[in-house]
Amino acid sequence: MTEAPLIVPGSVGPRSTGAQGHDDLLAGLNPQQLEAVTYRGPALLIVAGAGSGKTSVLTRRIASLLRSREAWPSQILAITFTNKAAGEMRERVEGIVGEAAKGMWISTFHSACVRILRREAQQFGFTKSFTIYDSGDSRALIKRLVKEHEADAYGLTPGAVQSRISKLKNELSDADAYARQANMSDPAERIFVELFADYQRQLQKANAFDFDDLIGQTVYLFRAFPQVADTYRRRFRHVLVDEYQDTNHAQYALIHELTRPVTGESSDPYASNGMMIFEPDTTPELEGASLTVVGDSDQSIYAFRGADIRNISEFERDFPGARVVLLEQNYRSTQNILSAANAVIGNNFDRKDKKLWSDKGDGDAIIGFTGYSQHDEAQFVADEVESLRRSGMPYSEMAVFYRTNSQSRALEEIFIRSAVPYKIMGGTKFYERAEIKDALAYLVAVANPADEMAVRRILNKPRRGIGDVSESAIARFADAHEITFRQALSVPDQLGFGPKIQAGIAQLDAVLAEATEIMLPASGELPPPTSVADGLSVLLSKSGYLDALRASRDPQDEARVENLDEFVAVARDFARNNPEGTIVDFLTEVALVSDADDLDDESGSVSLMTMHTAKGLEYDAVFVTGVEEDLIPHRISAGEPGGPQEERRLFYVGITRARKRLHLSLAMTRAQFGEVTVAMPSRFLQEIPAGLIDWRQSPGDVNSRGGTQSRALNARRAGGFGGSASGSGDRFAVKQLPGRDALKPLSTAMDKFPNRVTAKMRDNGDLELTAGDRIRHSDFGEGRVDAVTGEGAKRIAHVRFDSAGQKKLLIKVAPIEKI
DNA sequence: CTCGCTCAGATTTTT
DNA sequence: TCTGAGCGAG
Repeated sequence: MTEAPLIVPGSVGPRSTGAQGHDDLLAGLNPQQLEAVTYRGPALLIVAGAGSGKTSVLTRRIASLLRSREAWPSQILAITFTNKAAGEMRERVEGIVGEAAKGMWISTFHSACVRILRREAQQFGFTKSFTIYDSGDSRALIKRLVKEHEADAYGLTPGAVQSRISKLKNELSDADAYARQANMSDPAERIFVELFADYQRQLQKANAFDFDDLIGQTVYLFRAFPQVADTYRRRFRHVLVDEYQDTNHAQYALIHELTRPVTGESSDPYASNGMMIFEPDTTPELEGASLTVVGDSDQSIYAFRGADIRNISEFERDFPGARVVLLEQNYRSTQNILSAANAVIGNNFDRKDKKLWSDKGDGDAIIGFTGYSQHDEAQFVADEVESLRRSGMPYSEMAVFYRTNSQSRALEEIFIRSAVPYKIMGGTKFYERAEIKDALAYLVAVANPADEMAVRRILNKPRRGIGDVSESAIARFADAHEITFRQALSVPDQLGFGPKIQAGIAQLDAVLAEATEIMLPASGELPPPTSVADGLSVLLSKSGYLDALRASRDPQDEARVENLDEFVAVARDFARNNPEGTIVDFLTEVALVSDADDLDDESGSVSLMTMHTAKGLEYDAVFVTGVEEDLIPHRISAGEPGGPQEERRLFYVGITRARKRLHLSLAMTRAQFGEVTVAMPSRFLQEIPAGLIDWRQSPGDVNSRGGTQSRALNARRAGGFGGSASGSGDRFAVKQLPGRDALKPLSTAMDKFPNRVTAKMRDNGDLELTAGDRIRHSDFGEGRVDAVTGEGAKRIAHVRFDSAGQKKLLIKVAPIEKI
C-alpha cells in the first residue's frame, strides 16, 4: 500500500534482463525491505508494521522471482483477503514485469479455492456448477432447519447456530467431530449436532458450499485425495500470503497442505499398500513450495471470525528454518500520528514490542472534537472536510471511519445536507437487496437445479398463488418420488393441485427451461457471450417478475425495477469483460465481490467505512468517529476473551491509515434506536499523550459549561443564528431528511443500484429553479430564489424566505416546491 | 392465499 | 427508528 521512497514501477520494460532489471526493483529499498525482496529459502515471514511498504515489498518480490527466471508466472500463487487487494497487486506486478505476469494466480483465499473446487468437485460428490452460499443464504437455510427441528425451544437461535457452525468449520471440525467431544447428555447440544449435520446434508444435496466450506472443503479435498493435492503442489512453487495475521485455522491448514513436499508415494495411503517398490520415507520427489507470509499481529482484527494470531506468532515454530524480517520504518504517516498509534498499541501486553518510526517530521497535531450528539459530531466532520477541501485536498483523499455500520447514518445525513460528496463502502450490499437476490435465485435455479433453496425462493415470486402449504406438498412429492424439487416442477399435473397452481408451476418450469436453453444449450455448444444477460432478461420478463413490480403501487417497486435493469447491465458488462464467461462464472463473481472491492478512488468523494473495511487503505486525512466507550471498545467485546485487545488493535488500524491529518471525534450523547444514551470518552483516548491532541472541543468543554453551542442544535434552529465556528449553520436549512443514500455519488454500475430503493423517498430530480422563482418549503414557508449555484445533484438554491430569512438549499433533496 | 396491522427486538466487525 | 414475524380478516 505504501510506496513512499520506492521508485515508480514500470520504468523498465518487461524484457529487461535479470541483473539490470533488478536494479530498479531494488532501488530505494531500506536494508530490511531489500532482504524481504531478495531472500530465498523455504519460508520467510515479513513482519510489516503499518505503512512500512509491505505491498510494495511483496510485489517486488514476485517481480524479482519472475525477472530472474526463478519462477514461471504459473508457479506463483499469491493470496490476499480482498479482491481489491488482489487486483491491486496484480496491477502492480504487471506494471513491473508486464505480460510476464499473466498466468499467475493472484486471488483471495476464497476465489482460489473456488477455482480449485470447480475443477475437482466431481471427485467428491459435487458438480462444477455448485452454488456458493453467502452468509445470508446460509442463515436462511439454518433458519428453516431451526424451525423444522424446533430448536428454538432449546435457545438455539439461527444466528447463534450459524456462528457456531462457522466457528467450527473454521477449525476444520464437522458435526461428527464435534459430537465426539460435546456433552451429548445436554439436549440442546444434541439438537445442535443434529442441526449441524442436517445443514451439511442440505448443502451437499443442493450442490452448494458456504463461505467456510470453500476453504474447509478444499483442505478436505487435499487430504482425502493426495494425488490431487500433489498436482497443485507441483504447480505452485512460490506461495505468498498477505495479511497472514488474519488467517484462521482452515486457511492455515490450506497453506500447509499446499507447501508440503511432494513425496510421490508415501502420502497416498493406497500407493504404499504393497504394490509400490519404493522404500517408505524416501527423499521427497520435490521439496515443498517456498512460502512467504506478510503480516502484523498488531493489525489482527478478525479473531471474532476465527483468525488465529498464533498462526503468525508461531510461524517460526511451524516452519523451522524460517527467516524473519522486520519492517519498522513507516513511510506513510507523520510522527505525531505514529506516536499516538504506538502509545495506544503499547497498552496491549501480549505483544512483541515494535515501534513504528518515520522521518517525515512531526506534522500537524491530531485534532480532537467532542460533539453534543452524533449530529453535532458529524457536522464537525463535514466542516473539517470542507475546510480541507478548500485548502486543496481532494475529497478522495479523505476518509471517515466508524466502528459499526449504523453510525454511518448520522454522517450521511449531514453530508447530504452539506453537499459533501461521499461514498459508503460496505453497509447494505447490492446483492443483499431482495430483488437482486430473487434475480440471482432465478439464475441459480438454472445453473444449479439441485439448489432447492433457490428454487423455493422463486417458487412464488412473483405471486403465483403457491403458498407454504403447496410448497411443502411439492417437497413431499419430490421426496416420495426421489426426484429433486426442481424436477417436481416439470410434472405439474401430477402434483395434485388445482388448475391455477398447476398453470403457475408449468409457467415457471417453462421459463426456467427456456433460460436454460439460452445459457446452457443442451446441444453442448458454447453459448454466446451475451447469453447470461439475455437469459436473465428472459427470466425476469417471462416469469412475470418485472410485470408484477411495474403493476405494483408501492413506490419502492419502481426503484426495484431500476435496480434489476442495472443488474442486467452488470451482466452485460460481465459479458464484455469475459467473453467466455458462463453463467457459473458470473454467479461466482457476484458471490465473491465484497464491499472493500469496489472502492473507487477516482470518484472524488469522501469515503465512509467501518474500521474493519479500512484495513489496508490509506488517506491523507482520516476521521475516526465515535471514539466512545461501548463503541470502541465495543460493549460486546468486553465479554470475549481478548476482546478489548482486539478493539485496541482495531483502533490502531484506524489511526494508522492517516498520512497527514488525523481527527478523533466523539459525541456526548448518542441516540440508539430511539433512546438517547450518554456516552463516555473511550479509554483509548486517554492512552494518547495529551500533547499530541489539539482539542477543538474537549470532552471537558462539553460537560462542564454549557457555553459552547451545539452546532447541530444551532443550525437546526430556523434562525440559524451565530455560534457555529465555520459558519455553516445555514447548510442545515434542509430539515426534512431525504433517503439515506439520496446523494450518493454514482460512479460504476456496481455501486449505482444498491441504493436506489431508498433514494426514492425524496428526489426533486431536475427541478429547475432560477432567480426570481417563488418556492414553498415545508418548514420555512414561502420564499424567493435569489440565485442558483452548483451543478447537477449539487445545485444549491439561495433563498430568501419571507419569515425565516436567508437559506441555502440543496435543490435535489430539499422539501420544496415551485409555486 | 394474500394483505395489512401490531408488536417485539435489534445493532460488531466480514470473506 | 426500522424491520420482521405473527396474527386475523377477507
